[in-house]
Amino acid sequence: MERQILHVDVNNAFLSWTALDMLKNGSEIDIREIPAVIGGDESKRSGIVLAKSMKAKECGVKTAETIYQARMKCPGLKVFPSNFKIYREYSNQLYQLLLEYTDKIERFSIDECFLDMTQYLMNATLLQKGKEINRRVKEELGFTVNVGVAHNKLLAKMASDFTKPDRVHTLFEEEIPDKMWTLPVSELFMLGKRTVPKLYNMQIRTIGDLAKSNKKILQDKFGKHGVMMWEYANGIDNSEVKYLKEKPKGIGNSITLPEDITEIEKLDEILLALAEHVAYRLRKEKMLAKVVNVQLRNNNFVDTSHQKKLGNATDSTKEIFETAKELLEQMYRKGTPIRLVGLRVDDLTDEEEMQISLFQPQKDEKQEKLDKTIDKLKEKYGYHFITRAGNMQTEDFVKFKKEET
DNA sequence: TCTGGGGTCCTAGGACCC
DNA sequence: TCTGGGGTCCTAGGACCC
Repeated sequence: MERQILHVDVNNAFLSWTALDMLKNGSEIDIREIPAVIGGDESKRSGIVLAKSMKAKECGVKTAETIYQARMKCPGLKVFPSNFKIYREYSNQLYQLLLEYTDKIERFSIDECFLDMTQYLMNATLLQKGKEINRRVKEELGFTVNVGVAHNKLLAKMASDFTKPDRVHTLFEEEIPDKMWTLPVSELFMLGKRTVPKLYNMQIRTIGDLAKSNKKILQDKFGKHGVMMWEYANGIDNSEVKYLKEKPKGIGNSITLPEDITEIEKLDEILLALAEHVAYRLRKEKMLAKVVNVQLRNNNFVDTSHQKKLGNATDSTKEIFETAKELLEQMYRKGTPIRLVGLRVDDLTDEEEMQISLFQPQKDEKQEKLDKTIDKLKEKYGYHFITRAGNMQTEDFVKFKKEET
């Protein structure tokens, strides 16, 4: 049976939501109407564009470029900080509205949802539902969305990306040649900046070129990815709308340092702060990790990572930190200026599943109790309340947003 | 006064086992 | 005395997404 899929994509999400929040707090200006961006903090060396207004886009400002570059293109550009707490709220408002249409909703990111409408169309057409959602979000929530209307997720996503903002586009199978094959191959979902030049060398320039190219050759050259891109170019995608909440497969935090660090003792402090946060999130998910991974980025933007598989899965701050420290010592070449430090845990399992397994790992009960006590204090007073990084300098370096993603 | 932070999935090579 | 070969686990890195 043919599936009925919608993709809902908030236009300039972070910027629109910041605009609404500012207006709510008495702002005279609507930053959606001026050249403006949401961006990081240049003084903390995280100055990149996260979202842009239409006026900024007209200047040629692009997402993910530096604010410095954006200013060069667009003199007088206004820059505003992000606020993930309010973004989460607006995202939830959108989700609640969409739930009136179907409970089969996949939250693909904070500002994008896929809806499986197959069982929920009643007497309406899919396009009518898409238009209604587009209108209601604007009227009831105050921001605009693009809606893609199609029979699978890939085509719905491609459709919502056509012209913006505040539009509803269909991309049914018979429309593929006119609406999709004419586009440059770089527009295809999952084709990034590494693959596109390789396709150009093969004389593949449009999505249509890719669709008509030889699948076997793509497979030989790009492996699984090659098969996938050929199928996508032909509008083939059988993946389901994943509406059930999935457990995370890994949890990580990283930080770009305000200035490069060359002392391993300072790197240790950063790792401790990261371990605190990662382990805290892990315990909040009621999960245990078996792999610890440390990432370093040097002043030349070269990334290296080392990981270690543990004998027993853990959620202990101490154990994660000590493993991370060990990895750091292994990989850090003395004197290298470090720009970014990251810590992540992978190979996660449910705490519950571990408890029913036959072999219980040895637990450090004292440490466990300390972790739990600190977690409670954090829940109560916020993440910054306590840190075991005895040196206050660490706090100066490491500022975490309390509640993100 | 340049280049974030959070993820997922895949690949390739080495170790090790039978 | 011509050195196999398949399977799994582990690790490092790459590519892509928002």
